[in-house]
Amino acid sequence: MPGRNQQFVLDALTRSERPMGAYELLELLRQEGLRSPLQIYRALDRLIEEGLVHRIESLSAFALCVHSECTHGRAAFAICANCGRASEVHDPALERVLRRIARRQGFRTKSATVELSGLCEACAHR
Amino acid sequence: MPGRNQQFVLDALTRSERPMGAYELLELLRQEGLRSPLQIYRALDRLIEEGLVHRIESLSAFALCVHSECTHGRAAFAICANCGRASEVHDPALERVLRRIARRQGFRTKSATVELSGLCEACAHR
DNA sequence: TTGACGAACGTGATAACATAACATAACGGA
DNA sequence: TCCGTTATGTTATGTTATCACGTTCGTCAA
Repeated sequence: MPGRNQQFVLDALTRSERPMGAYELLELLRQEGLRSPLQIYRALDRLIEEGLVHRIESLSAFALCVHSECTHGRAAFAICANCGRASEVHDPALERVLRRIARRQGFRTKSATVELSGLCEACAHR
Repeated sequence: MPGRNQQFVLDALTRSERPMGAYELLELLRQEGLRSPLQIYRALDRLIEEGLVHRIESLSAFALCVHSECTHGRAAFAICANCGRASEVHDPALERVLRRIARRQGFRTKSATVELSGLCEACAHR
């Protein structure tokens, strides 16, 4: 039982082709009666806890998780500076390298942020 | 010739054990006569361009680059949620994996953000 | 049914982070 | 000197996120 606002936010992100900011979501969901940032942030917090949504730090934005069972916190993103799309990547080799880096310095990782910024294939070829 | 404000900011970050926010820097540098956020942000922008400072996305904060020769944009950070320290890591294997991920989808990477959040060794052992 | 409780929700104010727009000063070369 | 460029300063504003408080609603047990 996702909660009404969570469902609104989830639907909006599902329809969007790119990550959305909290205030962008708010604008969109005013139609549904949402009025304050906090309503959005609370919904996002829960969706993130449930692993359904990722926060993209370098955009201060939020994206649907495309991998139903991602251990949340182990996804990488390639974010196009031109078209704004963020493609989510799960890569075992990356996870191994990150674990090794942490291990070497006795670091106990709780979550990881991996974000590549640049041009996606479509935008690079023009 | 670094510019006066850049030098102030650089000195402040050098003295700090952990990444500092822009407004935190501002508070500190009021003693030196700095008055507005923009003075801080401009100095930070230049220091980042020169590769002397990194922006830590997940903290909205800034840290001195400890590797004089970092190709800027290829550093990883392990950030302790308890003590706030951020240790900078340069790892060839990580760079290879990130290049491979980008290559696989034809992504042209301009910069990369890699931030581990968790507990550092000292803070984990208590 | 009632009431106690917790989870979700609503609202206004405010905090924290960042930039726009415009003006002024400092410097170096033609 | 004149010009262009770079660094600087200041006010106002834009953007992102949270606090504090109160209300609604469903569930469960007496």
